[in-house]
Amino acid sequence: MEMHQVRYFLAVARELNFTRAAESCNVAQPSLTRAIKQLEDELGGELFRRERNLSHLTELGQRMKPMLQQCYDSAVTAKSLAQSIKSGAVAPLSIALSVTINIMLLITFLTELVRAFPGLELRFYRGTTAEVAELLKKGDVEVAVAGPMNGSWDRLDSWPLFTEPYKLVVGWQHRLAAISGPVKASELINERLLCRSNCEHVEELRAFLDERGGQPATKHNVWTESDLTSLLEANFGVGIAPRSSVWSRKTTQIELDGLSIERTLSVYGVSGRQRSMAASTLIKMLRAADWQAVQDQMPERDGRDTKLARAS
Amino acid sequence: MEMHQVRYFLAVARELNFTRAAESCNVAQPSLTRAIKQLEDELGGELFRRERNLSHLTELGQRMKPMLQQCYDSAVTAKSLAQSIKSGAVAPLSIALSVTINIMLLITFLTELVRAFPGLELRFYRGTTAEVAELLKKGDVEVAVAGPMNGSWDRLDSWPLFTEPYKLVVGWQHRLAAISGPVKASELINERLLCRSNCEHVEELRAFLDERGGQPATKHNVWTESDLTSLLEANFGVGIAPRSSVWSRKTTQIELDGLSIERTLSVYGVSGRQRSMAASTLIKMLRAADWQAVQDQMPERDGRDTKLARAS
DNA sequence: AAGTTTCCATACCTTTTGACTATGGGCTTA
DNA sequence: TAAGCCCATAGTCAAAAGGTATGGAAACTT
Repeated sequence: MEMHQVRYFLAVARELNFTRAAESCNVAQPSLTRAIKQLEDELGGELFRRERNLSHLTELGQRMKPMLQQCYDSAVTAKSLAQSIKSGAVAPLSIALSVTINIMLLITFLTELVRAFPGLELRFYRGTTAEVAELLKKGDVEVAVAGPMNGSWDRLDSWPLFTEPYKLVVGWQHRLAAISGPVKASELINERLLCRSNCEHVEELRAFLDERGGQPATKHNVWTESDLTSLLEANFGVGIAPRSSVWSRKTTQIELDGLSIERTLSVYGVSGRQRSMAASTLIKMLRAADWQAVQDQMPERDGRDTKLARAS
Repeated sequence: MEMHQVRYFLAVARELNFTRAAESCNVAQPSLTRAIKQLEDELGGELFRRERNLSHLTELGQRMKPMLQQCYDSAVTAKSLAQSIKSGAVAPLSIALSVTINIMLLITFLTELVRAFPGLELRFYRGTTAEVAELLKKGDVEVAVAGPMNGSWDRLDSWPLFTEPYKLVVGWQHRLAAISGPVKASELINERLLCRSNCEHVEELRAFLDERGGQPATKHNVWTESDLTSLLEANFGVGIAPRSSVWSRKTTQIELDGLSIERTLSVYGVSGRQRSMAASTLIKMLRAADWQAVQDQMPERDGRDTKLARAS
């Protein structure tokens, strides 16, 4: 079944006259006649009863009409949709963020971006570092912000943004919150330790604590940043996280004596793949930013994700 | 946009590999490549990002996919539907009945017909004689049963079934119901006369009454047989109708003295148009029937259309 | 590091087929 | 009866779909 056959069929069904249908399709009448014949052969029966001024759809034709109409309509719709996409020219920007990224870090840039590209649609994806890399590879996203991806793929364009240390995070009523200055590893004995389960440095952290004999009572893994924040606010334990990862009025960050683990956040793209204007702009903005100032000025959060919800 | 382009697009979208997609479509890879290129030209943008083992749909491709899938699916559905219609081979039988026909006349034949053609679907149409002729012409129905269509169309195949006289019909409590033997036209003065508004013989009837100075007090027109029955049962007036038209326990038929109007019911088809097996069978059955017996044995009705409802 | 394989594009040829003109037959209308 | 309309057929042409051969570049193997 070919598209022109469908088009001709619908024309004849509308006009109930082969000659006029041919005119309305801008083809010669024999061409249309032959196309209808072929369609009838393929469908295994006559579609029209040819009776001069009384031509009409047969039973088979009547049953076929809705299907073929839908077939033709969706083709037309596809084409006009493509047209509007091209003329609209506001391709949505898909961004992947590692789950360890606090989206608040990006809010100001995203705000500026949507101001620069009115009508721009943002699509956020979250995942582990490996998942983020996969999203980039598969072309599901154009840009990603994540921790280090050590040479996982040579087609990755990566631009480091800033490096930040890991910190202890505790609820504001926690006993360690009262201590001023760095806390020793031994203080963590008998504490419940809360880690991001997909933290890039979880192994280093374990080694660090082992070295100092400071294995805590229990170690819990949580998946999302907001879960971690909630648990800390409820004084459930002591968290270890990158500095930018957890911000909340009800938590405090403390230095762990001797802990020198750091991570570097980068923005990633795929080389050799055409990037949209919006993607290029975002990357430029992120690279040009004064990240020290951004970290310093990060607003504290009243609740979980409220600012994020407002911004998106 | 051609159907094979759509098919190839969907194959590539599924396989994410031009070579394998070509195999799955049973064409050479260059043919498929070229078709995709043409589709991309027509839609005004790339549909795929070709990256060897990382090929994937572009934004445009992702948006096009649902539309094109629907387009292809409806074509496939149409074809398989046509197949099942052909193999099923139980083409529905469309029958037009003049509104003056009591469908109960046909019940026994229709019952036998559906027994002979298991799974046969019947479609009834109702209309005036002119409308019935139109339904036949347009091919909306294969068979019709109606009163005379005097030479309205020379392609009409018509087979007379039986001829019946017009009768007076009154409610069983009506004063005329008590009279035995024919009623004189003069008796109708001061009666409300009820006619089928599309009765074929309404003019003849008017002339008959005029001649005998028996114009009734008022003359009402009703459209449907069931309305007429209801009004008669309620003693609203006196009806004039063909004998087979009104049957009800609560009405009585009386002869009108001197009234010799008759009508002939016929079954109609269209010559030169292929008739389904079911249609031919029905026509044969109707022609072969003993209509005298049918008229005599017509069951009385308890209520309106109950038997009809059961039978359909 | 070199060889092999995979994947898509290009060039060129063959076959198919969609489209056109001309025409004819049958039916309707004037 | 003539004229007109409607659809089918025949024959030709050109476009385009399909095929083979091949090449280049990336990815995978050894």
